[in-house]
Amino acid sequence: MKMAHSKRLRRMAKSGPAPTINDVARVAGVSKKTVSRVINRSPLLKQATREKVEKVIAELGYTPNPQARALALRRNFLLGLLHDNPNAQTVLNFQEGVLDAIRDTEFALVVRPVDRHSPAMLDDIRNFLEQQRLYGVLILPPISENDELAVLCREMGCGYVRMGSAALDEAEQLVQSNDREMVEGVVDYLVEIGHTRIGLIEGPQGFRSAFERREGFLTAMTRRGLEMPDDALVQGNYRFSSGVEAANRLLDQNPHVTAIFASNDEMAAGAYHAARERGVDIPRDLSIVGFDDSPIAAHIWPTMTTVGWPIREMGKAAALKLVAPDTAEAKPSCFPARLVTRNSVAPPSKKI
Amino acid sequence: MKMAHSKRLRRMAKSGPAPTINDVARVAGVSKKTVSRVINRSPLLKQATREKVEKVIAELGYTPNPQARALALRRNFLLGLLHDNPNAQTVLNFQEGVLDAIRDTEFALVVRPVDRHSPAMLDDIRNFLEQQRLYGVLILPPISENDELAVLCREMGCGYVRMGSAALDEAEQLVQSNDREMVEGVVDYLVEIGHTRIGLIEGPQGFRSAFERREGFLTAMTRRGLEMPDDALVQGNYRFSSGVEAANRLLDQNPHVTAIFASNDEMAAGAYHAARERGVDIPRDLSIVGFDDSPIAAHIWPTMTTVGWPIREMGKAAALKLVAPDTAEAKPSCFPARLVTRNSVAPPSKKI
DNA sequence: ACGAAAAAGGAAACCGGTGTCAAAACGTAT
DNA sequence: ATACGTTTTGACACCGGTTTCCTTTTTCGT
Repeated sequence: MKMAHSKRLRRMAKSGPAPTINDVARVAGVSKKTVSRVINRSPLLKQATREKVEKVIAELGYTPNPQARALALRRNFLLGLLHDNPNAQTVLNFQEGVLDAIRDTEFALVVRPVDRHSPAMLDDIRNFLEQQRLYGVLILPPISENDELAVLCREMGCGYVRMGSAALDEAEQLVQSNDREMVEGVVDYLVEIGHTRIGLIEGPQGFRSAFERREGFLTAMTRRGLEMPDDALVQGNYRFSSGVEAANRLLDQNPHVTAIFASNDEMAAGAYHAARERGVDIPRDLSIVGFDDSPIAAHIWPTMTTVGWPIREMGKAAALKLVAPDTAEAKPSCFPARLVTRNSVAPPSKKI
Repeated sequence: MKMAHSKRLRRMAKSGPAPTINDVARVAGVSKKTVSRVINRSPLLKQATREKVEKVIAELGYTPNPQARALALRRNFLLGLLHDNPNAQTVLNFQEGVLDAIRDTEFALVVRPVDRHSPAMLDDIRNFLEQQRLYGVLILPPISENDELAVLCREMGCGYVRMGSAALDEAEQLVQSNDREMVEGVVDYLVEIGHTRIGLIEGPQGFRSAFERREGFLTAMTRRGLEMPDDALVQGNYRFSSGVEAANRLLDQNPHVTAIFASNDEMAAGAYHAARERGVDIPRDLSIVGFDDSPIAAHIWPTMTTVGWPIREMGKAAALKLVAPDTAEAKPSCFPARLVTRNSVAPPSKKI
């Protein structure tokens, strides 16, 4: 009975304009301030009053108007996601992570793809921040590496957290992974099963991740006492097609390499493509290792050994750093990547 | 000189609280209503007044507060994107399209991934809509096919546009592609180069797109007078692994098929995988056609012939249907897909 | 039972915009 | 100069919350 009654009221409320705090106050016979106190869980309320008001809220199906709240509180509950990331799966995983953090809160996530190559990017973002007055923004690589952008956020009084592959900022404004270390691990792994001539397809200039991964690679090679001829290092732009070209160049210049590490999976997939075109068998003639563990790594044939990092968890932590910076879950800023071993690596068989 | 002066003012404004309409009104020596008129491009203003106010706005670096506007206008400028789509690239392309439509407007895009399998999904979405009071939502497949969800949106007075593979709604609330027709075209293409035994890996039950694509397939086969044995039709769930299983089942049951059409690219990639494991060469022994033109189709070896549809344009049109329904660009609701011919199809060579 | 302190609740102003409607300014005809 | 119809502009209330500050009620010690 009671249920039916309250349901009916709810429905009626829906059809007209949504009930406001004033409606609740009137029906409950209290002032709007008291209703506000109930909503905000103020401790200085008599239990009886609280229950009375809560009952009316339920009956009316009242939900506070977020715009009014935002206006009065002088801050809204919108998180922004700024990205210009070539890897759709990464972006989406990160989004999911952020949603994990803000689901069941009043926060929402606003996305804003931007164009890294546009000279107007910063102005564009400034307008965006100015207009939307976001609570805070999350910045994905590669634009997370743009320090001007971080400065802009600070200037505008907008909280921000950057995701990166190396320390770019204070821990409170950063989630990162241990790319460099992982790449060293990859090299160690390849060396242990017998590879000595390993080629590197590095990422584009200006990408911190590309830098980190290259440095990790070179460090490990040096530590192992292996030479790294200049012509075994070629550059790509993180895209598939550049991987094809880079691998071709690499194999032309240095036909003796038995393994290639590519700075991301797309380029590694491009290397697969180049190898196929040359009749080079993977992994018999050539081992390939990628980075990111994007879906293509699992779908390509043979499945690709790569490095995976917990993007979703990083998204969650990044969001928590903004909305609940004092919780334990928001604390860690470095998230370990791990090697995902599949079928693109084998001991070298090529005779030199 | 003047520039320097105005810049300084701007900077000062930034450091304190942002300037409001009252500040502008005071400095310009007019009423706030007049400022409001300037902002809203009201035609009944003297040119001189408009210029005076605009100058002050520029000097102060004033931007209207969207929360206050939303409150006064009783509607906000937030578009929502509801999705539960397995294909990250599709989602992101759609997002880009939406941004194309709303960039340089006051609208912003709020994303909300949902879980199709959760029984609480509808309640979850209801809460979301209730809390955020969105201007409208865009719904991507597969949940766009959930009619309860459309009803919910209507009940809550929230505008919506669904993206689908068939007519689900009125044209004003729909962007669709001609999947069925395209699949018929794919079959015609395969038949024309000589295939007669074509297998189908269909999508999961309850997916409208899966239904449309299957029907298109069967229609074309019938029209061509080709038989379609039951064991040449297997079902997958749109994921890579299901494509592997489905293709294995299909090839076990019906070793004579010379071509397979899969209802999406991921499953088609799974079919590649299965073929490889069986030592079946693509396209010599088996032609494969996918659907979606997702990145994997271009990255896999051999590159995959598939059907591409203009997702980004559809995203833009969908957004425009909500924010500017009277513009020409918002009108079309059917967007033609097209066949993307690559290297996974060849005339049949298998002897029967 | 009384007074004081503490707890609970309310009135009014405010956040930063917009709508209504009347007043002011203007141009023109008389 | 006056009256009159148009343009322009402004005063004020309002959107739906929160904050400040003050009043009323309750609780409690004596």
